[in-house]
Amino acid sequence: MDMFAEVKGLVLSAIERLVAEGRLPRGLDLGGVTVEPPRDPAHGDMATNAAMVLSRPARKGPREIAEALAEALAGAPGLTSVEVAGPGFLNLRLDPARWFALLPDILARGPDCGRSTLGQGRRVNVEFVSANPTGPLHVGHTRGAVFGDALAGLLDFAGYEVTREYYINDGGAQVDVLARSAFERYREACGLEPEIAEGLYPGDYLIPVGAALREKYGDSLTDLPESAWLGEVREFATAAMMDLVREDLALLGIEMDRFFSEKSLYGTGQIEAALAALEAKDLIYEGVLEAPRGKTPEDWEAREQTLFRSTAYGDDIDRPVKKSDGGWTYFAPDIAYHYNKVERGYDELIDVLGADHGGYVKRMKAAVAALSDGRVPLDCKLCQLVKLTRDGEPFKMSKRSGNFVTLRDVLDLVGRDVTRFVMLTRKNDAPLEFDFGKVLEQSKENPVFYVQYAHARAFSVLTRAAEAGFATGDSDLAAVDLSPLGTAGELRLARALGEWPRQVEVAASNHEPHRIAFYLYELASEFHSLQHQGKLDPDMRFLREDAPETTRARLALVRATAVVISAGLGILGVTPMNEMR
RNA sequence: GGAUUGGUAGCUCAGUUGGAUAGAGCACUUGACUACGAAUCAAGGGGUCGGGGGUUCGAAUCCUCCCCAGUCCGCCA
Repeated sequence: MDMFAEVKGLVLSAIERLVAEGRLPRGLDLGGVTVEPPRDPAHGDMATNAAMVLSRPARKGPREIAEALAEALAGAPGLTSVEVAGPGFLNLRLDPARWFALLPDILARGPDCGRSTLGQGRRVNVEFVSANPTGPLHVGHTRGAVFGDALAGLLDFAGYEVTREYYINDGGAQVDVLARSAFERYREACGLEPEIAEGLYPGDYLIPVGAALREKYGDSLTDLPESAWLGEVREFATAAMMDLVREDLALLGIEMDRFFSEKSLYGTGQIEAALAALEAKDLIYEGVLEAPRGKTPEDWEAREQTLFRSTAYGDDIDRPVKKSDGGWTYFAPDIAYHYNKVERGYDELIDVLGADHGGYVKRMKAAVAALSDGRVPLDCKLCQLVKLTRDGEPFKMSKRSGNFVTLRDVLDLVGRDVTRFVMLTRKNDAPLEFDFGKVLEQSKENPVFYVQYAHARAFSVLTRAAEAGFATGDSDLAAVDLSPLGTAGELRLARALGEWPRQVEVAASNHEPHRIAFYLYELASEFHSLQHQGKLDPDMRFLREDAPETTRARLALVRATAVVISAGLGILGVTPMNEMR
């Protein structure tokens, strides 16, 4: 039950009445009409911009329309006051009972409260992580992983049908490097001296791969030329790395619905088919690119290449799909992969990428637009860098990998829930500072703690209530008489709860899971505030033995708060805590 | 040189797709507990929303030009 949607319905029908009475022209576009909480709570529960939006098309002054609307809305169920304000806002006040009436619904729906039908079952593919299968995941991947998984969870919650997908880059030169690196570890396992040349992967994580290779092949590969073992070792090592990646993801609580292999696109005609589809639209041609201005590579020479006409879709230059040796550039299989996703019938595609892929967005959007005839939108979410610090000082650690901080390092230090929540307390396109000291701090400054603490406090209240003999089951509380509720603090908290469905929809439609984290912080703040009032005034305490009706009503409010916090954390993939330690 | 993401209080950051007097935490100044955990709450000071121009009833938000920072820039993916 979304109170804002409900009141918006009242506003729209009031507008229709004015149209029917001839006081507003027909055929108005009502798309811009919003009903939102006003910035300043003193302005009331909700405000609508309807009069201002309609002013121009209706050719009437906004105040004039507002007056008429106020008249039409007067006496609508649940509205206690309608006032014209400022340039033409309508400030609306609701009967407080309307806000409290949301509680039984929240309690009845439990973890599903706030679920939306916004997506209407549209199919969305969220591709994220997609790290090269050449080693364990590091911090940068971790942010993308958490973001992608939370976004997927959010979209699912908002009524989309979501696929979580990982694109395995197992078709390029980097997996050959992996194979050579693993081969040195294999030689090491055979008692030979490994030669980890410049450019190979030096990390310890390949040592067990080398040992496993020896177990499988004995010493038989040591004297063979590279051409004899490269393919098999590559396959073996890639599989081992993907096992590692899956384990890392599992530690974060992430389960992919599908792993898609780049290699599977080669030799199966899929790349050719994708490019043929583009060629049929006259978007592929042989041409010569100009050297980039201002920064011409020294070995630059103009050459004819096979190019994709991405400029037709807003890119700055056309992009090569073939290398000079005739092989595909990485862009070609990427086109084929996205073609595959389009062909699988998704209504929307989302790519979660690292900031270093920023330059790649336009051409990929161009390709998807071309391949789907503009039917399938592609949203590329770039996750900026994570800056690791400890108590403000730069943090460096490299026990497993050789030169980077791994996902496991982070999880070992702070745990899954903290990692996930903190990574979501910043919007994806802003850099994130991750301070190992601060994220574990038990204080208000740390949003993870603050939100978890609110949940734990609510849980504690309910536990004590149960000990005192109150029925605290959700169905018991859903049936409670809520009329004792009505203090300013209770109303504020109930309003905050009433905003939950709206927050879900705004976050989902913007692909911004961080909004959920910020909302939870605000909700927690209202709850902490209310709880504290009980310290100052015994009458305000949740548990009042002298007033069981009031207590029961307040318990419903407390429980509803815990339910919403829990639902929100669920979207973010964070486990709510019942007690802090 | 170009692309891209940022620039909001001393610091770290939000800002409901263009709304009213721009918000929160930290820090600073005050005040409130002998436990429904004060691990918290309440109050106060603090701003040219990087800068200039434009669009309109109205701009932190949209357009344009500058300044600063991160990321990237044909045969790596």
